[in-house]
Order: sequence, then C-alpha cells, then structure tokens
Amino acid sequence: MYTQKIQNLIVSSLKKRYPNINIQSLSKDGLLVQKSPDSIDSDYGSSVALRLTKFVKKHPMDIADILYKYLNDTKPDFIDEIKIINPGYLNFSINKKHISSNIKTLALNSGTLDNLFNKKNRNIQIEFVSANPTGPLHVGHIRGAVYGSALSKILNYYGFNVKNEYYVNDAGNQIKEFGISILNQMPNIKLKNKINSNEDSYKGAYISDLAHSIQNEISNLEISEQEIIGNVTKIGVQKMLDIIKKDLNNLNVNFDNWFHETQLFSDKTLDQVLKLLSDKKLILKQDGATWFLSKKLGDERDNVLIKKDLSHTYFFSDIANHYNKFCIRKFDKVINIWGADHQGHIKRTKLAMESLGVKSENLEIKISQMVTIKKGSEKVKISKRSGEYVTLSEIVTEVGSDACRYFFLSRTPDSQLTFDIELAKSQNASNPIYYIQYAHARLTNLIENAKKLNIDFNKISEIHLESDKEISIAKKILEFPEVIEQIAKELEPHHITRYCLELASEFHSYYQSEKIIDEKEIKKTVSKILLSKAILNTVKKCLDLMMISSPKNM
RNA sequence: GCCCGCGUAGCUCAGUGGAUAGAGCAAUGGGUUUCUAACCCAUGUGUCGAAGGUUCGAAUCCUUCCGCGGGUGCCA
Repeated sequence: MYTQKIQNLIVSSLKKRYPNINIQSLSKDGLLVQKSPDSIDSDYGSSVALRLTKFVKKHPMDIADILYKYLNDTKPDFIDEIKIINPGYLNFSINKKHISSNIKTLALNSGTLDNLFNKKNRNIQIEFVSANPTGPLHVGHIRGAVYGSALSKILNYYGFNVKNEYYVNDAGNQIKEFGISILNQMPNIKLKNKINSNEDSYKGAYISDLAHSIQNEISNLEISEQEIIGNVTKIGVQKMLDIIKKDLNNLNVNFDNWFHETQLFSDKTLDQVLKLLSDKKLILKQDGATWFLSKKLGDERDNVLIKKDLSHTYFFSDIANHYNKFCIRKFDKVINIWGADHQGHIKRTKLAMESLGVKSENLEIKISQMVTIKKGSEKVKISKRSGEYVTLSEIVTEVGSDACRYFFLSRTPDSQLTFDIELAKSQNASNPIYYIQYAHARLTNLIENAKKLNIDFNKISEIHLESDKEISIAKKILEFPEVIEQIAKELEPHHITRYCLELASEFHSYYQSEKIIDEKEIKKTVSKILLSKAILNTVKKCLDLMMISSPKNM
C-alpha cells in the first residue's frame, strides 16, 4: 500500500520543482518507487534523481538533495525518515506506529480485506479451456483451467465484473468425425452405406463407452441415416461436456456460461459478420472459397472463411464469436486464454475485430505455453485422436486439486513447463502448498487457543509491534494490495503463489522464535495475537483467490 | 525460411531498466520436557545461452548468433 503513496509524494514534488518533465519519460510504466532490497536499511527507494540526470544536467546526488527538501517539507506521518544514498537514491522508512495501526484494522475488521478495491464498473469476460468436446480434458488443459479461473477470481476481487466462459466448438469437421467414430462402435446400428473410418477418427476407450451408453437412446427405425448421425453426435457431445464439466469441477473450476458455436449459425451471427466485413471490402470470393482479406490489414496472408465445400472455417466462427461478445453482449473487455498451438491466430483475430470496430486493447489474448509430460525419464505424447494421453482427471485424482492448482499457478504462463507425473505423485508432500496450508492451520489453532484468555479486543487502543520479525511480517502483509494490483494489471496470477509462500515462511519463522500466547505478558500477547490474526486473514484471502482449500487442522 | 515464446544455482522455477540476482526441491549439520516438527536454524553453489551495442546503471532494452518448443492448412 505504501508504494503508491510514496509515488504520489514524489510525483507532486516533481511537479513543483520540475513542472516541465513528463513522468512517463522517466519510466515506462510511470512508476518511480520500488521496495528496497533486503540489504538496504530502509523500506522503499526511488531512483528518480538518477533518472532525472537525462533532463537535468546535474549530479544525481545534487538532484536528490533538491527533491529531498521538497519531500521532507511535506513529509506525511506514515514516513519516519527520508535518506539520500549514493549514487542518488531517495530512501524512505515507514513509521512503525502507522504499520501497527494498519495491522490492527486488518485483524479486527474482518471486512477490510473484502473492501480493499473499488468497484470498477467494467464488464470483463474471460474465455478459457474451450477444448473441443471430442474427448476428455488432458493434463495440458489443467494449465489453462487453473490460470483462467484464478485470474478471473482475482480480477473480480480487484473490482471488475467478471464472467467465465467456455466456448464449445460443437460444429465443424472434428465434431463430425467424433460422431462417426462413436457410430462405428455401435454394432446394433446398421447404416446402408458403411461409413469409412479414416486415420482421423477418434479412438480411445471413452469412444466405445460413449457408443455403449448412447446405443440405447437411439432408435434405428423410422428415422433417416442423417438423423441418426445427427442424434448420435449431439448426444455424444452432450455426454462429453458432462464429463468435462465434472472434471473441471474437481479442479474447482466453474464457468458462468457455456457458449455453443452452433448458436452462431442459428442466430445468423455468421451472416451478419460476413456482411459487415463485405461492406468494408474485406471479403473476396476466389477459387470457390470466401476469403477474408487480412493481408490488406497487415497480416502475412489472407484467410479462408468459407471453404469450397461451403463449410465454415474455425476462424470464421471465431470472428463471429468475438463479434457476439463485444457487439451483442457488450463486454467492455475480453480476455482469451489460448494454448500455444493457437498463437498463430492472434494477429488475424485481432485484425478482424479491429475492422469490426473493436479497440485492440480491449481484446487481450494470453497464451499459456505447452506442457510437456514426463513419466520419469519417458516422454509422454499427447494425442487426443489416438486416445493415448494422460487425462486431467487422472492427475487431479493422483495429485489432488490443491497441489495441482498451486503447481500450475506458480509458473508464468509464458514459459513452457515440464510436468513429471511420477514426481508430482511422489513429491506431493513437499509441494509448497502444504507449507502454506500448514501455516493456515497453525494460525487458526493459535487464534483458537488465544480465546481462553478472554481478551476483549474492542478495548484495545493500539498495538505494539516490536521485534524485527514482527515489523517485517507486518510490512509483508501490507504489500498484499500491491500484489493484487500487479496481477490485475499484468494478468499474471502467478505472483500470488510466491507472495503467499513468503508470508507463510515469515510466519513459521516467527512462530518458532517467539512464544505468542503468554499469560504473564498479556499486553504483548494481545499485539502478537492481532498480528497473527492479520496474517491469518491475509493467508486465507490468498488461498481463496487461488481457489485452494484452507484447512483448519493438518 | 518467416512469426511467437523460452534459455537464470545440481533439479523445478521467480525476478523484465536500479542498489550485493532470489525461492522451493535436493545435499550436509543442528534444534522441541514450551501455542501443531507437514516446522525452525545454519552451511554452499551462478560465464543470468554467446558476442556486440544503447545507458550514469542491463538477467531485463536493441542487433547478430546458438539451443529448445510451438506456429506457419480451404484442420481445429
């Protein structure tokens, strides 16, 4: 919470002394304050004087000296001391009483953490997972599922109005192939023209399971072959989606809406989009196909929307899907989380949306990189069609939702990761999540034990944090809003895993080094319990945001 | 070939202009008649893939190169 406050101080003194200097030109994101490294004897530092040397032809120490006078004159009470350090840093120490009083509020007013951020009055949709309903989710989908659900939760906490969506590709070739694959495993259904199952057909045990369970729901008589194929496919997709939903549920992932691609056909969104693009002279019929002229807009090549056989490409549906999000359902912002195999689609999708009048910055497409699977030293290939792959539910059952979520959440989505199944199974006791949960359980117990002292916390006027460890934990707790803010801005929730681990670590160390409940030292005990409560509330909030359970006993 | 991402400790990874580059795991040694030992304390390791450049300052930005993965379909 202090970073922003100090930032404001610096900005206002800059405006007074150097009114002509643009803050943005001093730092990319405009931020001029950062936490001091551990080795430095202060809490926050600013390199603003060093940065100013570009514009003010003076020694940075002299500039720091000038700014110091401005800052010191208006020094608010949360700052104890401002120091100038070589080669020109301005360093700030935070007042301990101010920290203590914040901790007290956090400990006693349970709503404090729930009301840290203002409502933003902005509707955001996050679309993630969106795997084709032609097979169960595999281990790679865990990443997108965890990333999307945690990000959604955090953005919502930050004050946005967020909706989660799963886009169901229930049209097109893959679905057709899926339906036929099921039909081919239904010996009771005899079709006049035997359908040739080709290399692209789906295999795997789940196909025959589906065939078996659908068999009874299909009547072979009275209806045409086309209808049989249609019905089997439809039921197959529905059953597959039920399985997918259940699997995601076990990972604590839920969606507000399941949007079906077929809706874009039935409500004529596709036609509408085609007309709009056509009006902009971005459509061309050539070689029997209908093209979107994306090259005109800066793409490497044009792209087909309607194929020679009159079927639609995925890209066409995708434009319509996004048109629906922005122009029909009126979301202010849409965040898509796509697998790395879709990164080639980003540019053309954005170009298409821009040509339909959507501002580029309102469509955020985040890529979650590949997960490669290892079983010990053996590499595992993922192939949905061959049916040879490790499923999401297999991993979640083996490793547990909590450990799974923490593991996948703790990496940035930008970098590929290797998931060793053997290691995940064997290592789950050393997964840092248990360390954090243990801190939560210890804290809960501690607070429970403290009730025996019958302290009336309403009568406490102020608390006194004394030891270095106490102050350090308190500062850590007060960093929480900044962590959330960073995640909301960068859309990268992995920062919370580290933060929470660090907080838990400081607590474990504190717990070991000092006795917290001491009946002979009630005054000190009160402060320590309040600090513990503040830690507990913060750890609990982190776990909730990660959608990981908070056990009271371990 | 071109486009996107990645390359940081033995392993898995944070850090993306700022101060002496950090965690977890693994390793070694110690710790509780005391609020939960799934804990704590101590000990080490780095050509930040390579080279050049920009800068007061580079793991971070730029250029080139090397390595790994993905994309480059009238597939999804």
